[in-house]
Amino acid sequence: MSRTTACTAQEGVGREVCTVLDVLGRVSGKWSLGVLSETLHGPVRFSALERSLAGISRRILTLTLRELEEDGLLVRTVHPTVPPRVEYAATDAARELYERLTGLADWARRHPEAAAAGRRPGGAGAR
Amino acid sequence: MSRTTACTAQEGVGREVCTVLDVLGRVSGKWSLGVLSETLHGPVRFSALERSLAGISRRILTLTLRELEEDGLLVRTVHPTVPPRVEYAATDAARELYERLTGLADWARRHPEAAAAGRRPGGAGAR
DNA sequence: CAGGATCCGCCACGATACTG
DNA sequence: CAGTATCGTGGCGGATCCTG
Repeated sequence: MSRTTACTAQEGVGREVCTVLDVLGRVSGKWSLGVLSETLHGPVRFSALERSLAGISRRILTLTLRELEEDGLLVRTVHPTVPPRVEYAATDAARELYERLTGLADWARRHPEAAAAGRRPGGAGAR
Repeated sequence: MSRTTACTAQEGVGREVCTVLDVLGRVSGKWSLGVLSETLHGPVRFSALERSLAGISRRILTLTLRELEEDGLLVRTVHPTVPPRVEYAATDAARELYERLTGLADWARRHPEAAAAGRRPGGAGAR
């Protein structure tokens, strides 16, 4: 895993875009945000995450956790018991990042026009 | 193109995560942010974008522009002259979104530990 | 000049099986 | 329980050629 890290392309545009791209890369995994939201308020066990994030595979969950840990967004704690017990908790940095990300939801609420755009008639509303 | 739109997975997690995911999907294209940053301050021609975003292919630039337009982030203006002249400009919604996104850069500055994490010794700085 | 049409490679994600 | 190992796949991005 471990995204390309550091603006692999886009040398033409401003440095700020590059930084934003880098940050987005850290949470761009399909399940990264879900994992973060589940670990915001205290340690959560691997199996608990697997249950909350219905549909995720063990492999992807592991990779996602490793990436977030490597990025300093999660702390991994191993309790040397048997059976093993491993817990994951979001860091302060992760919580701040998460807050800013949810700010994007505010944007969506303030811009229904944009939010409604691009909806496929077949699969939008329900589900 | 046109991302899956509307949380295709992640029914388990909160609705807010879903909304954020949707918003991120709108700018997740490899060049979407670059295009936005170039069009923030007034109309820009297709060829101008192609020059600014060094390395982008015509096809991808077109697709990116179409997607952003469909999402209400860009306005496309065709001047019926010959040769044709097409200009793209960010909408107000896009500018607000862009501002919130650059807020993520602030986060990176406030968290050097996280920002520095995951750097591959071989391929970071230079290039 | 601003694209559309085609073909292709890569990589994130996924399914499944095995293990300390 | 909490992972690793292996294999397979869809879809985004890119290269290249053609056109109103």
